[in-house]
Amino acid sequence: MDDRAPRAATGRAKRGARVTIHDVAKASSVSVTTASQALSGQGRMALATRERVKAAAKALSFRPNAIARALLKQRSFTIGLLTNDTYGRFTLPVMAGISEALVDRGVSVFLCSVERDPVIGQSHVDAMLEKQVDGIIASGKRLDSRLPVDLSGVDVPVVYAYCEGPEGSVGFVSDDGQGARLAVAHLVDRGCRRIAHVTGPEDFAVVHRRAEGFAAALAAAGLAPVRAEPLIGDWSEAWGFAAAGALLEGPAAPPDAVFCGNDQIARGLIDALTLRGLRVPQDVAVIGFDNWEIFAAATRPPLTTVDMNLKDLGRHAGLTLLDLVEGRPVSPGIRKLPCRLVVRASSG
Amino acid sequence: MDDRAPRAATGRAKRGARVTIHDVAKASSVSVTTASQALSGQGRMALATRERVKAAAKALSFRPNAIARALLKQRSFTIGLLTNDTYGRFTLPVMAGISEALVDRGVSVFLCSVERDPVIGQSHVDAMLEKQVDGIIASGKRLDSRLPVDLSGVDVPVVYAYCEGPEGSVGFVSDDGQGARLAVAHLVDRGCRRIAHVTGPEDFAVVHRRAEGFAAALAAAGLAPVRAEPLIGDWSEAWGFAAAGALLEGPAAPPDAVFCGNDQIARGLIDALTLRGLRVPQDVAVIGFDNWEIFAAATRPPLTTVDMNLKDLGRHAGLTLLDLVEGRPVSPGIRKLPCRLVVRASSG
DNA sequence: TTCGGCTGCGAAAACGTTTCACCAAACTGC
DNA sequence: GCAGTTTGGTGAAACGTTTTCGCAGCCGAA
Repeated sequence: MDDRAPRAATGRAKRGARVTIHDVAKASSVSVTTASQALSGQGRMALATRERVKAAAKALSFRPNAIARALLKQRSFTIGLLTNDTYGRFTLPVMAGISEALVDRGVSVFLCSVERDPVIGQSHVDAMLEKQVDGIIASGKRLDSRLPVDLSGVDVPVVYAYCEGPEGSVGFVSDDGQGARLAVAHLVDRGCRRIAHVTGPEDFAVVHRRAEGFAAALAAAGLAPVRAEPLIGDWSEAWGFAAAGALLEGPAAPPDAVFCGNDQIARGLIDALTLRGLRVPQDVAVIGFDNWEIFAAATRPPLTTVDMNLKDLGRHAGLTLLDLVEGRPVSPGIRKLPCRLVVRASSG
Repeated sequence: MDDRAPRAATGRAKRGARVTIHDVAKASSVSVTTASQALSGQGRMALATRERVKAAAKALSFRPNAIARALLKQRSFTIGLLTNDTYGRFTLPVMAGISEALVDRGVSVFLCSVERDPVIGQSHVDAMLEKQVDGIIASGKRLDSRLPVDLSGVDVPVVYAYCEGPEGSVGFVSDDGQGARLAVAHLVDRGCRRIAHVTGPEDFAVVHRRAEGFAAALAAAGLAPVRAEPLIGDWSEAWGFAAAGALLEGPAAPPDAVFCGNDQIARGLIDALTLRGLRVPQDVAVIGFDNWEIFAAATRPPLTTVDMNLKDLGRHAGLTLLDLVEGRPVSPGIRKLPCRLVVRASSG
């Protein structure tokens, strides 16, 4: 069929005169009831009739009005994604996962950035609720912080993704402990025996989770950490750079591997090691955390790192929200999703 | 008023029984007409009546159903944002600007990532149109590439933001030439006379725009470039690092300033200069492009760089789309929005 | 007293879809 | 030939708003 025919048909009246199911019904000489059923596969009718309606719909390039359907069905096939992660480091993969999981079920996503402002946040939530979202996903940049909005009173389902929710809520987080164990096990496999841990600020929950996983994996391998405590700093390259000095300059023997709390720290550490004439990974193997490609792939050598599978996390959050929306039973609680190790050259 | 009263009222029936304007009308013993007009400030009625209705609405925590309104008014107060910038480097600031400009006008934004796949893209566009978006903003990661979807046939207004649109469309891009001139003028002001330009691949339009701006600003200052042509490479730190060698090892005198095509190149260049014992900015001043905070603030010294004001660009795109939606005249064409220079330590 | 204008409010239509209830005709078995 | 069933289809209500129109009742003026 000529692709331009429908165009012409659409433009039959003044701009903005959308083609409705009434037009389709008229064009195929049936009632709107029959037209609706023909297109949705419901109802009983002669096959010929159904085909005729479908052909007419196609010829008119009929697009069902989701707004009208939503009004009737009390279901908008729309969800809201709230985030305080302005920079998008964590939210975007989550968003991509949600979108990917829901697009073929006809669900669209409102994205709202709430920053730190409860007033802005509340106005976004109000707008979502007025637009009759079927559910809300709250997503953050820290596992252990809450969004500046109160979602306890809303009458649609809420799922939390990579952020903290209230007691009894449904949430998804990465299993940072497992990620850390993965990293350490990999280093041990590679023959490393003196492994250090350089990480971020103590007030981040992930710092403790990763440190616990680090300690557990060492213990499981029968090894003692090269330092009694992880080296605590901030999440920056500068700290990684400085930490190298602290690790090498003590009286103790230097480590043969370092597990870093994030990729930036690993980057700084590798720079410092290289500057001191140490080879990565031959002298010291290094593993990061986050798999932030722009860093992990740009370090020299490319960085082995733990990927939190945030896209997967988003997918799970989306599908679970759909379960809640459609009334399927979902038990409350926080689900930890496994991380995966991305092996590159920095670990040998 | 006790905050819990409305809650109880809302929950008067089974879960999900939303409170409608009929409930408000009944509670204040008026017709729905009067209730609607009382709340919207329209119509004529006794002040007492209006106040009574408003009080009832508040007590019931009435939230007007935007879906119903949209169906009637043929206006959903919803727009779609299409992007192929999976990583979010450019889209997120644009998105933030759009959202910021439109939230207080009651407009919400559907975000759709179309990657490179025309099929996915088309399905997202279809979903948006079915949901009756008032307009679409197409946004990309390159000024000179198009989204993998054809928006020429859609019957809602389209605005392009940081991506290329078809002839006669409305678009917003950053004025990279002006940004480059800003950078060079700043260097000249600081006393630099031998200025080089290290930039990205030639098939990017921005490479040429920035190079033109660079050349124009040098000419305006009566200077010749330290190299006849910009140094072309890729957008990586590694290239910046390598470019330092190329700049310093020629027979010509070394530059006293380098204007880089992006922040990553600048980062690599600074690292290489430092390694060679040159001081930034005393020996060589360096300016980047993009103001990607994670890089610009982490270089040592912190990087002076050109910010494309993408948030502003988003704001303009959003407001212009609103103009189109509401029928105000908008002349077609590409509007260039000015960049701004963010001065940090790397330029003196 | 009648007429016009103003005030305060309500009835009903409209937006586009889905679905329940129903109906006429044709067909079936006996 | 007739009761019962199947086939193929339609009418109308419903979702929650907004808006146009109209209708009483009242007031002031002629």
